[in-house]
Amino acid sequence: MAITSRDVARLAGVSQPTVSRALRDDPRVSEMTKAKVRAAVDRLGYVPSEAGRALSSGRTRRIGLLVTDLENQFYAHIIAPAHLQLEQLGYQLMLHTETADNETIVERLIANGVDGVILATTTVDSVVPLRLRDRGLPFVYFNRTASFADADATVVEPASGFAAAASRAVALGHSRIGAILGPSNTSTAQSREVALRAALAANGLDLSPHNIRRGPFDTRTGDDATTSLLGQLSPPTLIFCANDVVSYGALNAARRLGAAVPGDVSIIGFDDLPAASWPIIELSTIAYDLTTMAREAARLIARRIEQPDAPVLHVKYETSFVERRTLALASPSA
Amino acid sequence: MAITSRDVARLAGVSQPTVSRALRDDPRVSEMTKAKVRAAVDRLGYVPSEAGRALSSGRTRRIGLLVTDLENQFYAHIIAPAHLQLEQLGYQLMLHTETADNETIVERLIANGVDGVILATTTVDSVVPLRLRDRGLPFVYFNRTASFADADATVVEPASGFAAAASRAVALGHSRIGAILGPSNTSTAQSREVALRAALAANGLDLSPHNIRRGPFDTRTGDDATTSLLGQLSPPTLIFCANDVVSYGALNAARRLGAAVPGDVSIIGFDDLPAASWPIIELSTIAYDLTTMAREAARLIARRIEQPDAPVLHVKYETSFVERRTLALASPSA
DNA sequence: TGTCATTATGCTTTCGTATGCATGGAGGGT
DNA sequence: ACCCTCCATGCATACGAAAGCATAATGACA
Repeated sequence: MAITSRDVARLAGVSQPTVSRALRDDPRVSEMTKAKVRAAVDRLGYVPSEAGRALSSGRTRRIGLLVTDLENQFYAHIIAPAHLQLEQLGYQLMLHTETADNETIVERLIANGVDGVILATTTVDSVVPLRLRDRGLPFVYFNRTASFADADATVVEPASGFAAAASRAVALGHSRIGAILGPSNTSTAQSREVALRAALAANGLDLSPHNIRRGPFDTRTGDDATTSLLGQLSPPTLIFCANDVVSYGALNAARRLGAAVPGDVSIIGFDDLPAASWPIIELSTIAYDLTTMAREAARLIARRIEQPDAPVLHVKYETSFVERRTLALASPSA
Repeated sequence: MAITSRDVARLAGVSQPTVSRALRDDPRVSEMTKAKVRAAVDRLGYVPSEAGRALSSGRTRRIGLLVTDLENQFYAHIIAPAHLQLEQLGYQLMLHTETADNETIVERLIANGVDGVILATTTVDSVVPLRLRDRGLPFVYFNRTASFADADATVVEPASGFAAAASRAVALGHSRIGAILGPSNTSTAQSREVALRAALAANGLDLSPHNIRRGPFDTRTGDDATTSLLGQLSPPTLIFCANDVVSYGALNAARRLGAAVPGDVSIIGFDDLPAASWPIIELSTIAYDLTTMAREAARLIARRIEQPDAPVLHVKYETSFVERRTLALASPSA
């Protein structure tokens, strides 16, 4: 019932292989024949079968993007640019969530015949990269890396952003600093914690254990942790959050508790998502070029597929500090 | 290099077709043979090739989800539940954006060999449904429908929500009502406008043309339209927004202009996205069960694929009004 | 012990495209 | 006029799984 390259061949008066070659612009096919084939394609409304092509060529031109939480705003801002960039490179994006256990995920990626994978939510101890390597399936790390790091990656360098933020914090009189950190088994949480501690130390500050909370990179973590932090006798006057989405939760908790931001407590995020600059939010945050980074991850995986032996690339994105409403003078009551 | 069902067959001492049947739990294969096959599968780490399966069976178990703007929060809240539900039904979700022209989209859907499509951003005059019908590719409408409506659909019934909202608005003394409506070529904008006008009329109110703005369902529309509405000599005291995402823009504009919400102007949204109930937003809005609706759309397309002649279903979702901070007494200065 | 039904399995072909190899035909050089 | 070269195209087959059909093995029954 579906139109095949044979139907096109019959109408164009050529053989099926010639149709195949003409459509992929093979130089061995004459211009005249190509024109005939294109005309036949148009008349029949022929569209090459992805399945046939995949089976024959061993390539699907599909890339898997592995994430955990699709509702999380952060991922929306990755998916959109990655999808667009891959489309421009002639690839299709397939979403995969880590609902099942890791072994199943890898099997599913293989089963769905992706040519490569973008890992956006790896934990440092994940076996996924190893399994992918065993299977010979190319992959790149996006944002997070695993301890097995012998692969292309796009990573954020948090040091400069935290350095700027910490020095502003000191200038504004903050001394009791709180932090809501991400899960310790993520490279992002680890590198941000290191960078934050270093930046604070460079400014004569430190992070007391009772002012530290940890949790997944979601709004609820920010909400719960802030509620807990502000419930202390002598609460922090400034809270660094694992990322912007966590900050939203922090802002929510503060509002619920009647704590003014930035009057009673200042909040600093990480990522500079579009909503961070909304007038109703105005979040101070550590910024980098997330969109470019997502596009770069797409480019890297395409490159790795097309040039399997290209040198491994770690593309780094520098951070800066964006000061907005949620950071102000430390509350005098402190 | 990849492991095929033939390799499994060889190891298990059976034929390739038997492997195929054993793995799909064909009752004609004995339990003992199935066990042998499964053992061989495990030892080799065999994963069936999607391409081979697709070519042979004519099915891909992939569903396309067609949206416009992946960054839009609204779609994140569709994608997540739809993805999950499809996974549970044994299907894979493929995102498609309407970047290219409509004809290209349909071709791409066919080329990528989806078994069915969920249309989430149809316009009433779109040719996509017609083309899909011509190609014999099953589809369902999600939220929006086109004028060619002979297909399964999940739709929102805005009447009850607007009725409740309008009566509360009157009780709170609002008389100058503004509206930021969606694009006139979407069924959702149309049905919401009808419902809003009817609800206002039932309460002795109406919508003056100078208090109406229109635009895409995004934050920027809300921002621009609100800036324009509030810039008038006698601005509305209450603005109904096309949806929550538009409302966020309205809140931003009000904040930027120094207009207090709800002191100077009240805002009502539509969708009740998770963020609407955040303490820092507290948006009054018209609510329905978006998550269930997305899952239902997934179920409908699976059903249509598996039972092509099943009766066409239009599943309707009732709305209610959720009153939060952004609605209050009409400003006395009015 | 022969026949038949039944069950389990194998054989063969198919799906649509891509590719290595064979071949036909045109053109140029001697 | 013949041979060689080169270009354009066709032929045959491969990719991996699924399904129709054929058949071997098993058991029941007369």
